[in-house]
Amino acid sequence: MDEQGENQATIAESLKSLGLTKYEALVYIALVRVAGATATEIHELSGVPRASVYPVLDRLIQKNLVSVSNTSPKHFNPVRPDEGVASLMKSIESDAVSAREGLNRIYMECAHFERGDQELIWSTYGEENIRIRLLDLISHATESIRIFFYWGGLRKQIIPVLEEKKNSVSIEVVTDHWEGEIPESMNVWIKKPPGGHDIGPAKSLGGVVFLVDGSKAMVIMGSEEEGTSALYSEARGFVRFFTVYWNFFSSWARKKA
Amino acid sequence: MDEQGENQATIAESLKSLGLTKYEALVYIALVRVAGATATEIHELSGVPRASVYPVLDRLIQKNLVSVSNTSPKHFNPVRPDEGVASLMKSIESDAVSAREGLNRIYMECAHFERGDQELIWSTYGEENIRIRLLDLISHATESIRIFFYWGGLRKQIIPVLEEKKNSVSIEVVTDHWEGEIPESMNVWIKKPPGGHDIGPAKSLGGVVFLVDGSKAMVIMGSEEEGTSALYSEARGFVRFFTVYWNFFSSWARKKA
DNA sequence: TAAATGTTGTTATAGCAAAAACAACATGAG
DNA sequence: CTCATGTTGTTTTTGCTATAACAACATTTA
Repeated sequence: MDEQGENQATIAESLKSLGLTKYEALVYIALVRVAGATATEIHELSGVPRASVYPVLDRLIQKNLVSVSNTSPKHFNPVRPDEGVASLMKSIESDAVSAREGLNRIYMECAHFERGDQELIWSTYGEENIRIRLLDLISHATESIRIFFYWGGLRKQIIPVLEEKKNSVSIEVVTDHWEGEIPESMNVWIKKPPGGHDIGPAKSLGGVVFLVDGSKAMVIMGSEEEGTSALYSEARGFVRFFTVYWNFFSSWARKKA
Repeated sequence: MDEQGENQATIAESLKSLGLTKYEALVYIALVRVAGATATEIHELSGVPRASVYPVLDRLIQKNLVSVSNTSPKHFNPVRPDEGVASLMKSIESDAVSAREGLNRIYMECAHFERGDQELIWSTYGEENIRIRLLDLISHATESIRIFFYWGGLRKQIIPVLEEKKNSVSIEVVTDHWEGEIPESMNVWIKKPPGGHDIGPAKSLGGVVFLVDGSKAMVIMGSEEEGTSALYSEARGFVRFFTVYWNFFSSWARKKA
């Protein structure tokens, strides 16, 4: 019952993000456990107050997750889980499509007044969020990708994306090590950083700099306390600064290769 | 602004079922309209109280839908809509998967104590819900599908599914008309009901009976007032009743073909 | 310069609606 | 009758919504 309960709570959470309330989730789970239960049994199994079970079941019936018997007392039956989840997902997906279309229409129409936004520097927080933005950035590169990469965190996620782009854009990487074979059409310089020097030990986020198409720069910086954060900009000065940074370390890496 | 507002409300609704609150949706939409806006501009564009804009933006940043500039005042930038929606969907989908897996595990484990559930008759309400259940029912048929079908409502949806099954299970249909060609491996008898008789005019839901594998029956019955509802059962008596019903009409249809 | 004004970001708090929890009553089968 | 069922109505809680007030800072004006 402990592992069960644990598991059950997880499922309930997942169901909640599919649009069910806590009670709806609990009742549905209880019904999956013993199909054909009565309201009272559901109440006992799920811990949901007996009187609340009825309106909750009504909602579940509306959502086509439960059906009722004609007997008295009524018995309730869950739709098979995969069917039920699929049914919920279907309606969410259709909302996703309509949201995406609507938003894209607006996004295209407004066509970005270019109000100097490209002079700003944008922040992103959280490793997961940064990963998404970064992958998006490099997967939209049209000319060149230059990477200065002294951090293990995202290595695995980035390499496959680079592989995809390696024939269409020029790729140059400076890093401390590389697992597997280096693709021919990529220029990779492997160079351990000078120990205990500026860059610091490799385990810390020494530095991660992405320069894309010579016009966009993304820099990842993490501090143990505040978590990882990243800066992104298309601002002239910002890009130039990190281009110089890149040039310096890139020649350093080439020299003593 | 009217059509805009209309559209915007629709998008907001869609975004809400992706897990955003009303304000989160409004703020995000406003940001898509003018990227790089300040908090105050967002407030003006979205109608969200200025003080509420800040916590809402925080949540959106967490969800990786928005990034911030380092300037003062801060400027905010939306993630591109398709990316943002995709990001939301990804997390929902992963929840869907974990819910489905968890529920299926429970569903399989409990293996249906066969506590006489199969003797019960289950109700389903609403045309959409019935359609889903019905398609599921026939798509899981293993031996035979026998259909008595005097109603236009679901015809279009059902025929394609029958097409798929026509080689693996025996299909017999009695209905009042059939659009397109009748597949060879299906037995279809077309027979107009006797006008003004028991069955009533074809426009009403004269009768829809599905018999699957000789052991499951689903009957659709609609009344103008209460909407459409359906009964499903694997109960002996229920199935036998509608098997007799089927036999009668099927021979009637064959006779004067 | 100094006071007045306006803006930004933050905090506190009241309002509100949906859901959760409880209590009371009506019904109906055994 | 009696117990469990089913229904109804009310209260509490919760999370979002909404408003007001405030300090910090920048901008304007005397």
